[in-house]
Amino acid sequence: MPEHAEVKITSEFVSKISMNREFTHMTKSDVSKVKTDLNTFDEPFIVKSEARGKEMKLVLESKSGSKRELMVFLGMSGTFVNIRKNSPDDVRNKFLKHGHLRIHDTEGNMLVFYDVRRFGKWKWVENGEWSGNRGNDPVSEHNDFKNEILSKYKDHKDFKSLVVHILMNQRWFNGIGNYLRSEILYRVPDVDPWTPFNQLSENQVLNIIQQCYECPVAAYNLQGGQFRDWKNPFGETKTNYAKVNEETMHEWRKIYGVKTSSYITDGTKRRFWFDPKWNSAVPEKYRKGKFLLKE
DNA sequence: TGTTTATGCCGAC
DNA sequence: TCGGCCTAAACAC
Repeated sequence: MPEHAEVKITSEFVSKISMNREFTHMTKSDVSKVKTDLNTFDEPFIVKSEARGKEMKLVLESKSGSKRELMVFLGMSGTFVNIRKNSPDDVRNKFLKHGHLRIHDTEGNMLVFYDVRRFGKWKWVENGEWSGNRGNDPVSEHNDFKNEILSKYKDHKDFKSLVVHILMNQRWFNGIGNYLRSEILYRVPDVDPWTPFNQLSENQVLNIIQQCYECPVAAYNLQGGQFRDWKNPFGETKTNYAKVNEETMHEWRKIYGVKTSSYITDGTKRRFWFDPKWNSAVPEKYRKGKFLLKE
């Protein structure tokens, strides 16, 4: 999915595009299997958004001050688009084909959750609540993120996992996904990715924690990953997000999907890209599936 | 034309 | 640990 940077960008897009608008109700596409009841308020409401790790939510507030929060998981391809009342039919149909959750405003425009692969989901949560099985945000809650890992990595059983695996565990690394994992580890050059995390020195752990901050921030500043499945929020409304400096992002991305990188298929069937200097460290069990060790 | 691949996550063995 | 959920772009032939 969209990882930390892309979720934050999407969430900020929703807040920005919703400013000075009032919404009346929500509907969903016929094809969506999400069963969440979409009743909101019997009066207009405003929409803002918040993000934490790979989760984002819509915060709805009615005119008389009632609040409800809808958590949105972007899945692999989810983003938001804005469809104007007067959009040409071809544009409108294109966005509605994969526009599965639609929030209608008083002017006939729609804020739409656009998700081609439909792995995305939404559900109501208690106000202020985030998923309990997910950790702190490595950027916006950096101190909590850092302190929790530092104080637990020597004893908690989860950290018996290899470095390359635990970075994908959202309980500890909320917001880190497949491309950030590769970019983070590349930037901590003395850590063998196949070391059990609890065997790292404290200094190595601190360096990983620091990169869990630096990499999402850098990606955010470059306006997100822009890989195949996910694009920045778009639609007909002109926003700053529509312009992307792909060249700069490409320069920043040193290892993920880069031709000179080695890769193996990890235990969760995801491709892990890494510096060829670690070729000899790859355990035998990962030399059986699809892999490529560059020189 | 057919096959592989993708930023995620869940649940069944 | 593994398959399943989905679509469409990119690749292989």
